[in-house]
Amino acid sequence: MNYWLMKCEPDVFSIDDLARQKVEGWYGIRNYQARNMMRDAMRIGDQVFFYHSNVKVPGIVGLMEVISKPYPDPTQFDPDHRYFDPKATPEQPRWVQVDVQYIRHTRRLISLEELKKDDSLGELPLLRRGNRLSIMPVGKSDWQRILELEAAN
DNA sequence: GCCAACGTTGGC
DNA sequence: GCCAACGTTGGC
Repeated sequence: MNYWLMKCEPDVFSIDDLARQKVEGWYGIRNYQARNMMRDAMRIGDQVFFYHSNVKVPGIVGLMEVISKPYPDPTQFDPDHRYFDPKATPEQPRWVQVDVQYIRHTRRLISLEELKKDDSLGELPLLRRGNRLSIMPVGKSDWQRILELEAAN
């Protein structure tokens, strides 16, 4: 099983929205690196941290699980959608998405600042300089460490 | 709202 | 295929 962190701006879609819906197709990924990870490495059952970005206190707010294989992101075919990609066709789709299911909120916000302060998380891609990917892998030991942080306060 | 750090685009 | 210009992300 793999572990991931996926970012979303809560103004667009928040952990509360996911809790209400239970399941959401994670559409709108338009970065090749993020797509390739989703397409090539994500598996049903993988565990994911839900991360709120572009807010006053960014950080991890919940847990979710991948419940589908990657499949074509329908918004790439919709000319009226902001994620429309004129170069994508149903025959040759360019972008994929997966479905994720709500597991739970974290007990509290685990802020980016707190993650940065933890010495053992130095290799976490989220904390590497200039990493703006919206989907990032999380090592198993980092995953466990972050859950310890959650419980510690 | 600023701006660093990217990724993408397109002219050549 | 290079690279300057441009757009975007996202923390601050």
